[in-house]
Amino acid sequence: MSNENIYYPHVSVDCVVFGFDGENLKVLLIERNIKEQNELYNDKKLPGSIILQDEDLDTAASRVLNELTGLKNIYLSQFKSFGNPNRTNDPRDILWLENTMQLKIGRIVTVAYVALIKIDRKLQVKNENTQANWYDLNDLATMNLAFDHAEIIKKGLDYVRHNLDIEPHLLFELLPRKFTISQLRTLHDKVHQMRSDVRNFQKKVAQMPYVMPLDEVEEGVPHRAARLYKFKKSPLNPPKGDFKSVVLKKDRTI
Amino acid sequence: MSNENIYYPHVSVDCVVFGFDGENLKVLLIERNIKEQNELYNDKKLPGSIILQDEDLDTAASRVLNELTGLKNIYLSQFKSFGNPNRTNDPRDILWLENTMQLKIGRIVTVAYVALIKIDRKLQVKNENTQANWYDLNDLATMNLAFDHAEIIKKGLDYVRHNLDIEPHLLFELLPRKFTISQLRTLHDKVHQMRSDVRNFQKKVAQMPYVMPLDEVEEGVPHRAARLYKFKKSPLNPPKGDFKSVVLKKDRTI
DNA sequence: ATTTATTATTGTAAAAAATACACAATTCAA
DNA sequence: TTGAATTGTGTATTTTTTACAATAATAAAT
Repeated sequence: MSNENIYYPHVSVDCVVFGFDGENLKVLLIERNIKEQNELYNDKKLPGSIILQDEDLDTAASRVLNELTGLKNIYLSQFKSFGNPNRTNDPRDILWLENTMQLKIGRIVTVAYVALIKIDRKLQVKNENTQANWYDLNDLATMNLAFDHAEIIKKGLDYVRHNLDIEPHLLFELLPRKFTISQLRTLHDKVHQMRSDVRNFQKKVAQMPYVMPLDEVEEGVPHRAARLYKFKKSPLNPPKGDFKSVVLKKDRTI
Repeated sequence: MSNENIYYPHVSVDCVVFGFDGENLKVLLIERNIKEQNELYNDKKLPGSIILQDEDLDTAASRVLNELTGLKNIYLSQFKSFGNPNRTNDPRDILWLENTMQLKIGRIVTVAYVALIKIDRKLQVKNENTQANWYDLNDLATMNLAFDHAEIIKKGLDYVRHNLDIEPHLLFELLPRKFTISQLRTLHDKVHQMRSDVRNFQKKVAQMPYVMPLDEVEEGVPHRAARLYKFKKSPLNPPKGDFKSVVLKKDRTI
């Protein structure tokens, strides 16, 4: 193993942030503007950047997300790293990297994180390179995404889906503080790509100790108003355990 | 974001390879010998190394594992990256890196992979730095492991446990080609840290279309010989789907 | 040849969870 | 007051999970 073969890649973090508008799943993307032969070209990228010298990966992800969107205290989960040597080969991406980072970069290995947040959280715009917007997941196919960010988003969604089987309470990060069971059901069905039965879903919610009915109903709807619920995480009985034990409940005879 | 803050870490891959000896789970570790003030110091490390310039992460993991153990065609799953800036701070680790890599290294971000293999696979020893041995997971606490490799192994085991709920057939990678239900049960219980009921476990196995009974029994045991079974992956009905659909079976009304 | 020791193998009943299925209640707006 | 839209509710059936113990097979020991 000789020294000559060793290469110094850059390491970045990228954040796939999902939101839910009551209808569809959305992902948070940064507008990217590239001047190309006097034409202004716009595409989108995930919030992400190169890590700093003395920075842990998790710390870098939080910092970068905050720098680009103003978001703070976001629960980020690392889900996969992407290191295809060709992922930074697109001329537009190279151009953008040189302009933004003042950097000639041969290769970037990125560590991807995922987060679920309420879609009405305030997003700061600090400069022209930090304009973040929500985009419908269904529209991604028709959009131009930087690097391999389309693949990263897809993998991020897979990860969320997979992990909700174990930590279903993550779903509530996507809903407003007060929500109706319809909203919860729509979201649940969207994420799991299914159509659940209304009555059975109600039953399931009733069994969740961490979903509490409120003495309030929604307002301003042109029909019967639905009761509002809130999500309550109990410090003693973290919801995490509830489903996990169900999933794992196999022949358990001590 | 100025150029000065940007740092050039190295990127490595590490492989957590699990085996099963019929009794306990084992992990494959490389013997590491360090000369320290004329004393020879021995500890263990995961098979891993720095990635090459034009190499994908998955490719690097396969290459490194092969270079260090001779193993080929191993199904490796990336599970997590580790980038704590302090993970390469131990003087012994620094010394070893300088000796082995002829390299002064400030920081290494490592991408960790996990694999399950049959414990009787031949391991090549190419030189003094590629002596690999199986170590019982229960003994790790008392051993000296390089870098943050103890943590990586722990996270790797968590990943395996978690993923077996979705791809239970991975378990069979750990068993000999012909195995008894007892062996399968012992392994299952060890991985899931539980004690299953014999009869219910038999029932469960009977329902697995990919576990086929053979017209053979084990030999050389001082008691009634158990029937042998083999694992059969069907190309049309990949076992992957079997459990997944069960786990996900929620109110499904089209 | 009989006994002893050890492990393999098998079924059933009870409980829990998942599923399928339809109509009445509430509210707003016309 | 009627219609349109959406909320909210119960029960029977099926499937899955769980709990539980006696007999069969074999080798070794007497």
